[in-house]
Amino acid sequence: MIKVIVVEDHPIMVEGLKNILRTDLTINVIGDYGNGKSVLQALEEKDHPDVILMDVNLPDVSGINLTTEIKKKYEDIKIIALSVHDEQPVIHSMLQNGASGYVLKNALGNEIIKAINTVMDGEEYLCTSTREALKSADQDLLKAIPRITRREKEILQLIGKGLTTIQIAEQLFISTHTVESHRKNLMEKFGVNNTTSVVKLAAEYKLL
Amino acid sequence: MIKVIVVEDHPIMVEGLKNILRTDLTINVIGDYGNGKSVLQALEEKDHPDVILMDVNLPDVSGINLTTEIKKKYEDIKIIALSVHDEQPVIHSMLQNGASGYVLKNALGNEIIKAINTVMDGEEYLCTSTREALKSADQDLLKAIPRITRREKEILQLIGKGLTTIQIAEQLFISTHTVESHRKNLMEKFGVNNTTSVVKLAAEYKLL
DNA sequence: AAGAAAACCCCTGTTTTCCGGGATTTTTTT
DNA sequence: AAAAAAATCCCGGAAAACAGGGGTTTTCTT
Repeated sequence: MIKVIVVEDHPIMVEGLKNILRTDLTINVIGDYGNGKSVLQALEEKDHPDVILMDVNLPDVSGINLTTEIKKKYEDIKIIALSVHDEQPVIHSMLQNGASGYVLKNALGNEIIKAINTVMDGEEYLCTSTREALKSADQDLLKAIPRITRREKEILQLIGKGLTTIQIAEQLFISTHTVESHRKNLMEKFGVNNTTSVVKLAAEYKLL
Repeated sequence: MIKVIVVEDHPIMVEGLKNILRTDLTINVIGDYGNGKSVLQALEEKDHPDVILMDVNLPDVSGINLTTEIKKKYEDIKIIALSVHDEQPVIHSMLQNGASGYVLKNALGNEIIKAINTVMDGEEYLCTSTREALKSADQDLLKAIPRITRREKEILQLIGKGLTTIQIAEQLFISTHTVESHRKNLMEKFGVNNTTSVVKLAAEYKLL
């Protein structure tokens, strides 16, 4: 019996998943949680699952961070990412941080079951569209999502709001030079050469 | 018997919705479609539903445009929007274009049933979080999503890629002045004063 | 306690965008 | 066929962002 827990904040989606998983008698959904905090708590207190089906976009933490954290503490739990995003950096970051599978939400139900069985066999599972997305970008150039600091994020948000460097400096009580440094660092981390692209990418990766 | 069709590109979600709607015996799901084109075709050929449950983000057309089109041809079909977005302009645009209800995807199953019954009674239904989102923005200032032209969209995408005005002009074989005009118009339509904000908003409203 | 990373600060010159006016020609839509 | 909307082009001055160097002080992490 494979014990599975579902981490997903859309009840309707949870309903659908459970329904699909019910058709496979070797799978047993032992719990579902709508945010990162409650899963972490459940893992401490309750029975461990074999597999976690995890939505990448949760209300409290990003699936990427949650995966890292869970894998650090419980390395034998397999994690399958469930996502609407087929951007390479998102996929790549999830896999790098310990996910064993990546399934897009537009996948058919049986893909999920296949994914669970595959990762239980110790292999990696990527759904068809994910594989497509990954192969189009050549191996070595695969970029992960840049890790940005608190401050950078803060500044990114203000830029997104349309504030200028001067306004940001005033609001945060720091010098305009500092703001420009952060701008520079952001551009470098994202590998682009103007803030507009940074904002676009950040929005894409849901960092805003 | 209320005839319902579901327009949603995530099979798992469809599964969940059907499952929930099955619990109400007065509701009958007569079909489901994964994109805009197939619904429009089905409406021409098949039996009309009373209510359409429609995802706002479809692979081919935006839910906003699809709603407009369906309402133009079949004004008595009630449309309930299903969405992950709680941005005011998105909600506002849907309602303005004829949707009778707006339910966020993190809603509980019974909210959907309530929504269907409410719109069948001729009233408008908004889920709790939607109402929250709307009331925080003051009535008169409610902005709809700007309607941008083909060319503007094209330019917006190039800006998002990080190209400068000169590069865009070269690529599209038009003068830099033209590009600047488009830039200006975009900023005006979105009500902001730099292109970065335009890109951010466009990303938010899924116009990119 | 060291070392690394983050956050902070500073400068100058160049490029690009923004703002404020215009105007003409194609397309669509009615 | 007329009217409206979109797309095109033009200018000059002001404001902001970018590029590319430099450096110090906190704050994590090991």
